Amino acid sequence: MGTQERKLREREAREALFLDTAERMIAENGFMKLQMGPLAAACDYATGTLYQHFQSKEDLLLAMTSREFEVHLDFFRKVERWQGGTPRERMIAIAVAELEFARRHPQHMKLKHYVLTEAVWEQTSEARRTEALACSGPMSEIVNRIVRDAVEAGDLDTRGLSLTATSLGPWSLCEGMTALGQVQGLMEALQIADSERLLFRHLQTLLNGMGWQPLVELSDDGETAALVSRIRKEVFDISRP
Amino acid sequence: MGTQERKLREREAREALFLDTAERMIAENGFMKLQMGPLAAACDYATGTLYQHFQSKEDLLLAMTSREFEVHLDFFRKVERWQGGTPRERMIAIAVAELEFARRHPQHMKLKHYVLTEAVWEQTSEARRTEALACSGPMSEIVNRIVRDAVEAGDLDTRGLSLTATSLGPWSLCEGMTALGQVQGLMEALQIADSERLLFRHLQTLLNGMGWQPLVELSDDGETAALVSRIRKEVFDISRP
DNA sequence: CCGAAAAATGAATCAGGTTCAAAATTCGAC
DNA sequence: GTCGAATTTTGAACCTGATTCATTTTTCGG
Repeated sequence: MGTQERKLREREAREALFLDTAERMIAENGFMKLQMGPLAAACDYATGTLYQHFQSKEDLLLAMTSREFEVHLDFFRKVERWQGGTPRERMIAIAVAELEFARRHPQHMKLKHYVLTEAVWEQTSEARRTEALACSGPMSEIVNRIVRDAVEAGDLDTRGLSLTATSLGPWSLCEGMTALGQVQGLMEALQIADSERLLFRHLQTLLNGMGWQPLVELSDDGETAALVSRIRKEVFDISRP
Repeated sequence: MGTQERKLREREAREALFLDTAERMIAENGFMKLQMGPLAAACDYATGTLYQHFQSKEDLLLAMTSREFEVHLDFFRKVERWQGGTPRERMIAIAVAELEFARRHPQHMKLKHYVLTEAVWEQTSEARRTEALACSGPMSEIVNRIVRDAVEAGDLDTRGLSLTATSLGPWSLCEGMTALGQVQGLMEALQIADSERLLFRHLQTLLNGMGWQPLVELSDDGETAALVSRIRKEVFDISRP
């Protein structure tokens, strides 16, 4: 019986239509302006139909972030494909990937930040939450492989920590710095001019602290800056100042 | 003319009443359940009066977080008063203060997280935003003094970074880890059992990377765990496992 | 082709933040 | 004391926008 399958396919296609359209509307007006009625109308469906797919508006927003994750993951995969550096350099490249993703998809960073708020999170369906959390798996696998490569190359000793626990350090640092950077006006108030450069500096510091070889001389930001710009060019095909 | 002053005083008293009451209502039902009408009613004022103080609900929420900051700051001051450790240990104590604050005021951590969302932030008044950002000043001064003490004691060389830029590393790490920890289910998904212990581990790693003396042996979490529990007892008057 | 079951519809409902015209109060002047 | 302009308070009405659900339409096996 192909009927069931067809229905399922149609349902998925429609869900994709909703999400594609929402994507476009968000790109135009920001996610705060997204409205359920107009979204449904823009897809030539009734509002109620939208609610056959998404338990609530928050649920839809979470679905959006889970979906964007594929794009985000691609940034990580580019790092994985890149073989032009040491494991340590590839770890730095992961951070560059984060920044690059944030630069190219600012709306999505904001949306993600918003959705991870408990207030929003708890308005979503169990199923979507599970789906969203599952995203962390492939991401951390890529990072874990980098850590493992370093260990196998003898560059790093995790000293009892699992691969994931090890990579959670750099991840948190990156996450925290970008979160603080998102707060409008905070860096200015702290008189921090270049938070991006500072992130890499602290990242290198952390990796040094782990004893991740080859150690980097911290007094000289230039070396790291050069590395970052090399990564931008070789991995993300961009030349920026 | 004392009339003006009295009015001003009464106005401030009323604002405090609103915030106190909101505080209580949030403690009871969480901030998502807070409603403007019922809040005004609970204070025996009309809804409109509430709007003489707060531009919007988001503005009120931001005011709440700015206010709680005094409590938060007190946690930092306790660390400052504590003279039972090296500068490095006091830096760790700052992280303990963060965790302790989060443990005792979970609603406020969630509220803060929510308010710092761009979507919410932009609904607030310029004045409140300025006030909120001003909070970061006294906090970072306390941390800066710890860093400076370390430098003066010859324990640390910031290698060209300002005090604030230096402390932004540990701060980001702490912020990032707690932010990730807030996401329900993420740590479970990553099979991280004890994210708190991990935070301290990475923090020590970062400080080691900075060359902050005396260096700590990372293989042995026990030493750090003992320190943390000593800080909890001496600074925050708690004994926990 | 029938009728039961499933799906779609969109107007009505509901929630709750915000406004604003009317009522009440304050305050200085006489 | 009291008058009236200015200020403040009031709270019902308004408005936006998410969500629901009674009704209509479509689907599909027999």
